[in-house]
Amino acid sequence: MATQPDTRTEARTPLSRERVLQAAIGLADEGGVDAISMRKVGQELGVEAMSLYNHVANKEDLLTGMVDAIVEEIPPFTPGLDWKTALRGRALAARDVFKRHEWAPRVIETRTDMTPPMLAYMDSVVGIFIQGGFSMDLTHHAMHVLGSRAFGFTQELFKETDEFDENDEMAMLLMQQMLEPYPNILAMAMSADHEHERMLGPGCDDDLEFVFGLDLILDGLERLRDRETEGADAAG
Amino acid sequence: MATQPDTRTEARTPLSRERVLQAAIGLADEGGVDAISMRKVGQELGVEAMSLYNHVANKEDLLTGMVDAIVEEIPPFTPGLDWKTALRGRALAARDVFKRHEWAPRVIETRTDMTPPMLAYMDSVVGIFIQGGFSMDLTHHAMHVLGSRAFGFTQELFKETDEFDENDEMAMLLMQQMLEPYPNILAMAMSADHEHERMLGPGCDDDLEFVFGLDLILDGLERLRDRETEGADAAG
DNA sequence: ACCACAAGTTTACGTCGTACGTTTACGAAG
DNA sequence: CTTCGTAAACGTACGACGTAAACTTGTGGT
Repeated sequence: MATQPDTRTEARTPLSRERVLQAAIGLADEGGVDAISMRKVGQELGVEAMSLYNHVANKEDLLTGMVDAIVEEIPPFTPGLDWKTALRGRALAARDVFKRHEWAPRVIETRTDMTPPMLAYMDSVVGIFIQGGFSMDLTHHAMHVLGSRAFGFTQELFKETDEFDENDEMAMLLMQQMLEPYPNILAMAMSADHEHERMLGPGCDDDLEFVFGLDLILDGLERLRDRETEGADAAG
Repeated sequence: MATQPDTRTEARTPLSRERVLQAAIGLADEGGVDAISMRKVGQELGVEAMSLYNHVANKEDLLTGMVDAIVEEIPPFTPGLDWKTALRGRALAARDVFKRHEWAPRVIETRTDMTPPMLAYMDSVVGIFIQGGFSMDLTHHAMHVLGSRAFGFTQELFKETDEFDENDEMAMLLMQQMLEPYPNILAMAMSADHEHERMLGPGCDDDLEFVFGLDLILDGLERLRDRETEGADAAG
């Protein structure tokens, strides 16, 4: 069969790094990180796997490009607020983005080098501290304590642990039995927090824990900053 | 060639789950997480890959078994101390273990379910809070803020970022150039913390940041606990 | 009309996890 | 001593993966 004009013209939506990245992100969004393989991404674009290598150096580069694209989704920093609400806003904005791409945290953690979009975002966060009167030293520590929280996520060690249906008596019993050797965890698991459950629907627990931790850390940092400036000679 | 007595008797150090796990851990300790493949572990034991399946269900099970073995290395909890030093001690003991197995954090983060050793360790940590007068609710939050810190590690977003040789002028210049578009990060990077460098050798920075964060969080939690008990009616 | 070049394809290699069938070694029963 | 059941290790095989290298094809410049 000869190549027909139809085939020739309709197949021409030329590949591009952008298109490759977006296809991969789409795949990951629905299928998780394991859904990304060169062959699958190619398939998604109606193209053989090897063609992708015209636009990404290798799979690592693909992954890095993906998180870069995500980070660039974070809305730009709007100055003028006091440091604490600025930082809080920035973290929550980032969180919003990362919630749309649940695979991203796990991928970020495997990157080894900083990329310009990452650096740009971090620079804006560091800037908030400095602007807020924090010393360089304390700012440095602050970035470390915040860790991934500055990017809006925390890696939950075990996702399923504290999710259970309180109305399913069978499940409750099973859980109680399973946790019997661990009395403290059992006690904690049994005391659902009905106060907060009321104001946040199910599945929003993550958000609550996130801001709880974020505020705890920000308050602690604020106190350290104030202590630092009040006795300006004592170091360490 | 007939099977000779030599071959028969000398080849008999029978496999076992323990031996498989230890071999895999050994491999991971020196070669990182990518060094673990069924074939390589088999090779390490002088055995074909498939033989391992007599002792582990699959690779996931192998990985889970490996982190279980690590967690069981954490020394048991010794009661009798006040909650804060108890918790601090527990986290640092865990940290000690995980520093001997740098691959472990990354593997833990990919586990989906709790295992008995994990639960046992967590139970001991939860117990410290409860014993220390924390409410169930606050204990629950506390476990979330601590996150992986309760296990003695934090996932550094980018390992290399703030490591550079201050005496290598060439490297310094290059870094300055690279960070030029990010003035805040540059400023932070340039202000090495000579106070602390003095009392902790190079490479110990991680430890310093870890305890800084840990203490910040513990202090914050303590304040919340005291506020909770002082006005015992106000919730939320 | 030609040709260089970019973009996509094809083929191929080595590695991975693991399903499945076979062989071997050993302890107990005859 | 033979026989045989059983568990453990072996060997082969399959499909999926990342990617190197060679090949084809459609397009724009001369």
